[in-house]
Order: sequence, then structure tokens, then C-alpha cells
Amino acid sequence: MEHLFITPAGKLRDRWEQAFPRGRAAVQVADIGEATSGPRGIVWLDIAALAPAERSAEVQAAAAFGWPVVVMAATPGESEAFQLLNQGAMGYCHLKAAPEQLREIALVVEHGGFWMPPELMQRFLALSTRVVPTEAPIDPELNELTSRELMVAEQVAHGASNREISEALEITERTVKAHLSAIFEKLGVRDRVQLALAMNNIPTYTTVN
Amino acid sequence: MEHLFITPAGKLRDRWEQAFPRGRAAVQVADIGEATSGPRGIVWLDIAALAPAERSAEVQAAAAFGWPVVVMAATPGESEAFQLLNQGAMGYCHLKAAPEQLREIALVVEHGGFWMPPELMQRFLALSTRVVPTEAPIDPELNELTSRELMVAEQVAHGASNREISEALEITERTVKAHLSAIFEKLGVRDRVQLALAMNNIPTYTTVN
DNA sequence: TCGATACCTGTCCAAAAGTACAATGTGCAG
DNA sequence: CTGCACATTGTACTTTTGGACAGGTATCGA
Repeated sequence: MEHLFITPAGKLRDRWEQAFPRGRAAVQVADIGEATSGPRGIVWLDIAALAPAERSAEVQAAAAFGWPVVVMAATPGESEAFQLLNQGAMGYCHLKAAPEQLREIALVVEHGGFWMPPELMQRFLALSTRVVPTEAPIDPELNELTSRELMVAEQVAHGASNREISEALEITERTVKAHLSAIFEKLGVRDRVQLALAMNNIPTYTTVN
Repeated sequence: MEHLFITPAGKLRDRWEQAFPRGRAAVQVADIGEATSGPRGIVWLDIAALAPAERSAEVQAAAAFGWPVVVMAATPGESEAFQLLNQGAMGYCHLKAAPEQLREIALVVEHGGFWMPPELMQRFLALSTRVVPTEAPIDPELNELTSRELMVAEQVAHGASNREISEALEITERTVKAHLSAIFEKLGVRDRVQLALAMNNIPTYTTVN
């Protein structure tokens, strides 16, 4: 398994060399030249120094090399992660991931897997249900909600106020509150913010609660 | 690494035993009992014999065990895959995957990765970009936030109340409010719910406003 | 040194959100 | 029929939020 690091910053190579002593390094994607005919390897792409607009193209170029690409970002973000993975990357991690972590990721990617930080992974999966037609209930807990409660919950999930909800459902604000109280109880959240997040599959703090 | 197979059909164990000679087997999720305190392992869940309605719950139950779950389906389908993965599964493969393939998947999942057949993976990535606004709507505006404001915004994004934020940042609730007012103004949202959603890249209604 | 900015806080107030207790009407399963 | 779950609304009250107005301090660049 070969490893090819692409980064303009030399100082980060320490960590990489610690993880993969025999890795090669290059400054630009263009530098890697023609596809090596030998065994498959992994391309590690540092995008920290790239302008956001260039990143997508860079990932594509790296992916064209034929090896799986792992993108390393200084400040991993959801939106960026999904976009770059869609450009062909098979991994997305923090630029400063520990050597051990890097080896872990290498193992995953090397075997056809797909890696990103756990919280992003979760979010990623949650998003999928939004675009995929599904008849079965997504979240079993949502089953406990009555149809009316579900309508209210969905409105909150989109940021609606009680007044707006009452107008949309043609009921009193008081009734909206009644439904909300029931929803909070059933879903185990304490207010509309947590409900909105929960409805979008985003985990919340809940200090002690 | 332990392997736990959950299947009602005995005839499939040949393949599994070939892949993981030392795996355990059970017929139902309920049979696996309490979480083993020992090392982490992988739960392989055969859902072929389950009614579609039960599958979701079964995956959740298996996931509750604490080990990563790989779902094995007789006829892998896109919609089902995404739904089950959303229930906590970290892998989704064909029931009749070759032993070598199974080991491959095991490696991936074991190291925190995520596995599904390449064609599904592709589809999955493509779909995800549809729901994630590629041009993060508020992202650029996040730059306008001062560091302190950003801290507050992030707390709200996780569902924290003003009191919690004030405690976390060791400032007065009054100050939290001051920051929030500035944030609302800068990001063009009207309350904490919309802020929380915006911070998570989730579009909001905003009736007329 | 003089703004400009960020950061922090106070009081006061109004609106929104959430809860408690109570009641009415409807539809459906046993 | 009868009980039960659901939907609806009312009054009244507490808590949380958000905003208006009015300050303080500290830092940093012109």
C-alpha cells in the first residue's frame, strides 16, 4: 500500500511520516504525474491552503489518479465534506488527525470503505432519509406522536413560531402549546430548539436535564 | 475482534464460519443478552427473514448492543439501505457476500468506517449533495461574527439555553442576550430556533417576516 | 491621544414560550 | 354502550427570550 501526500505545507509531514514512514509527498496534484501502474495506494490531500472554490476541482483531479482520496481539512465542515466526497473522495478527516487515526482511516479506505468523523457520519446518514423515498417511519420515537402532534413538530423543525403554526394548522395558539407540551414529553426534549434539532437528527447537549 | 451473527437461517453460517471461524451465532437480537464487557466486536444482522416493518426496529435493537452493526440483506435496495443505516448500522451488504468480502467489510467497520456496495455508495453521495446546500447560505456570514458571538451561536446550535451558555462561557445571562441580538441581526434570523437550524445548514421557513 | 470595536453588564419592559388545572367534543375499539 | 385516546380550547401563572436604553472597560490602529 502506497501513500501519497499532497500538501504545500512541509511541517505537517512529520505526522504523516510517523503514520506511514514510506509515504511519498508532493506539493500539487499536478506533480503526481501519470498513474503508477503498480499496486493501489491512497492519496492524502491537504486542502487547508486551497481557496474554497479550488477544492472541489483539486479533489476531482486527485481522484482521477485512480487511487482512493482522503481529504484533510483544517476545519472540517459538513457542507464541505459532502461536497468533496461527492467529487470522489472516500475519506474526510481533520488535518491534524493523529498518526494512529490516519492508519485507521487508511485501513478503512483501503478496503473499499468510507470514512469521516463520527458526528459527520451520523449527520450524513440522517440526511439521506430526507431524499430517499421511505414509507416506514424513520425514527421510532416519532411513532409515538399523533398525527396532529407530528404536524406541529414538523413546523417547529422548520423554525416556525407558535403563531405561525396556529395559522398554518388553523387552530389556536393555545392548542399549539398543548401539542408541544405533549411532544416535548414524548420525545424527551425540553424546548422547541431541541425539538427542532431532534427533528433534523441533530444531537443536542442536554447538560444534566 | 468478536463476531456475532444474528440469523434464523442456519444454512448461511457456512459462509460466515469460513470468514470468521470463531464467530458466535444467535437467532434473535434478544438472545445476545447484556453487553459483553470485553473487547468490541461486530454484529452481523441477517434481515432477510424479517418483515420490512420489523427491520428498522431490529437494527436499532442490535445497535443498542454497542457494537457496530452490519446489515445483510437478501435483496439490497437503496431505500432500505439508507433507512437502516440511519438506524445506526455501519454497513450494508448482500447476504451472500463472499467470505473474503465479509472480512473486507469487517476491517472497514472495525476501524470506524462505513461500508456499502460501491453503486449504493455512489448513489448515496450523489443524493447527499442535494440536501446539503453547496453554497452554505449562512457560512460566509459566519465570518461577520466575532469570536465570542461565534461561541454563543455554537452553543445555541446545540440546543443550549441562555443560562447554560452563560455558565459555559462564564458570563452573565444578560451578556448572552447581547451577543444573541447581535447574532440575529448579522445572520438575518429572528430567534434562536432559526439560528440553531441555520448553524446546522438547515433552511427555514421565514413566512414573510 | 482619539476613535472604533469588541466585550461585558445593568435596569426595565414586552412578547413568546411553557406549564398547571380544567373542560368539551369526537371517534373508535371492546 | 362505554371507556379511552385524541383534538381542542380556556384561564391563569411562571419562565424564557429578546429588545431598548444606558452605560462601563480594554484593545488596537490612525
